[in-house]
Order: sequence, then C-alpha cells, then structure tokens
Amino acid sequence: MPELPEVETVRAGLELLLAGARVRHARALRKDLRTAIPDLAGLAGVGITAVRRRAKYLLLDTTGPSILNHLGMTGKWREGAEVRAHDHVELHLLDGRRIVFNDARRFGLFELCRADGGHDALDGLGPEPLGDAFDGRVLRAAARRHRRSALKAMIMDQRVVVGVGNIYASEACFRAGIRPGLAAGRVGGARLDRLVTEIRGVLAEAIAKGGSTIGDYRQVNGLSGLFQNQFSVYGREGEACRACGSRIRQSVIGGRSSFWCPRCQR
DNA sequence: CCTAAGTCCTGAGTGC
DNA sequence: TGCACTCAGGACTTAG
Repeated sequence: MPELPEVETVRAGLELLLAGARVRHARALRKDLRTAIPDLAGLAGVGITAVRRRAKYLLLDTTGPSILNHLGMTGKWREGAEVRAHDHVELHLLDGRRIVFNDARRFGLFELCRADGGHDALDGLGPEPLGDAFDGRVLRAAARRHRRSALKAMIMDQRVVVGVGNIYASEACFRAGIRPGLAAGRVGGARLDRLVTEIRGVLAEAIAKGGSTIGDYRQVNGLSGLFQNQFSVYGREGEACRACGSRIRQSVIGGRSSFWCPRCQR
C-alpha cells in the first residue's frame, strides 16, 4: 500500500475535494473489502468538516459519523462520474460531484467510527513518526521487547511506530547504515537514535515529493508521486549503490522483500 | 509461473 | 505448569 507519505498526500488531496462539501447521499457499489462496508444511509445530508490521517488510516470527519478508510495496497480516491471496475463507495455531493473510493485488491477498509469518534482499528497504534512522541526511547524499548526479530520488521510493526511500510523501512535502514536483517536487540542505542532521525527524514522528504508511485498509486488529482526516483535501495537489486558502488542486495526479511547495501550497512 | 505499497490470524517458541 | 508475549509464515485479492 501506500505508506505514510502516500496516505498523507491522498489526505491533502481529499481535503481539497471534500472539506466544506455536503453529501447528498453515499452508496456502496460492492461491500466486500477487508471487512464488509456498513450501511451508509447515515451519511445522507452530512457536511464534511475535515480530512485527517492517523497512521495509514484516513479519517473523514462529518457533522454525522466519521468515516474510517484504509487504502490497503491498491485503494484510490478520485473525482468523476464514470463508473470503473472495483469502484466500492461513491459519495454524491450536493454540488453534483461524485467522489469515489476504488480498490482492486480489496485489502482496504471503509467503515464508520463510533459515536465517540473512535474505532477499534485505531487502538494500540504506536506514535506518529513525525510527532514529538517518537524518539530514541521508543525504539530502545521496542528493541528490548522484539530483540530477536529483524530490525526492519520491528520498525514496520504499527504498534511500535506507525506509517513505516516496506519501501521506507528499507530506505531508512540504508540511511541509518544498519542492515535490515540484524536482530533488533543487537543494535545499540546510539544507532537506534540515528534510525529515528532517518525515519523522520525519509518520510518528510517523500511527503514533499507527493509520495512514491510503484504500480498504481496515484495522488487524488491523478498525478504520480516523485519519490520513487530517489530510492537508494528499494527495487535496486544488483544496481550500484549511489554511495559506494557496491551491488545492492535483496532478500526476504519477515516475509517481505528487502534491499540493502552490503558495504554501507553493517 | 512470479511479484506487489498491508494487515490479520495461527501456531510454535520463549521467558518469567 | 501456566500464562502472556514474541516471531515466522501464510492467507486474503487482482493485475501485470
């Protein structure tokens, strides 16, 4: 899926489309996402007040229930009257526009929040990586608990820190100079501090570039992201490291394809 | 046949 | 032994 930078880019685009708009009615064209889409009749007539992000989830606040949405691997939002394959939810606005959530692989989520604004899916999530609550102490504590698991798997654990997925985990480990497969418990505190800095840095840079387009991710306005052109290691197996010239290596760590430089990362 | 941006569940293993 | 947790692997799904 879209990781934090892609979700944040979609959030900004959706906010432009939806903030201040009023829903005439909302309808599910097919309900079979990761969980069944609930009855959306309660969205008729609501105003959309804000579009927020928590972790990789989007939250559409309304004058009625908030909408909780996850893009899964292939979830997309767009504006347009044309019905396409894998359109799941359409929001018909009072001004006549049709805003659609489409998800080919159906790993996404589209639900309504409780009356108190919460949702079970948001429970137990770790701190936002770009917020003050994420610091070296967070990773040091996590590394003690997850001491035998691979460092890369640890930073992708959404209970440890949110928003880091398979692409940015490899990129952050490269920037920090740490091998992604190293057992977390064997990485010293100073190196974990450095990893915090690099996670924040790579995510912030990627947001500034509109995210990374691999396959079918698009911004709400249909444009591709640009950060894929700046990858140091992801998807570059066999190519030369831009820092030292060594061949980038690939292996499966925690079930996910992972990339690193054998010389720059120890 | 292979691979893919995510998450959830299972069952085996670990440690108090 | 019991319990709570960690950790690896597979499942879900469609497209290229």
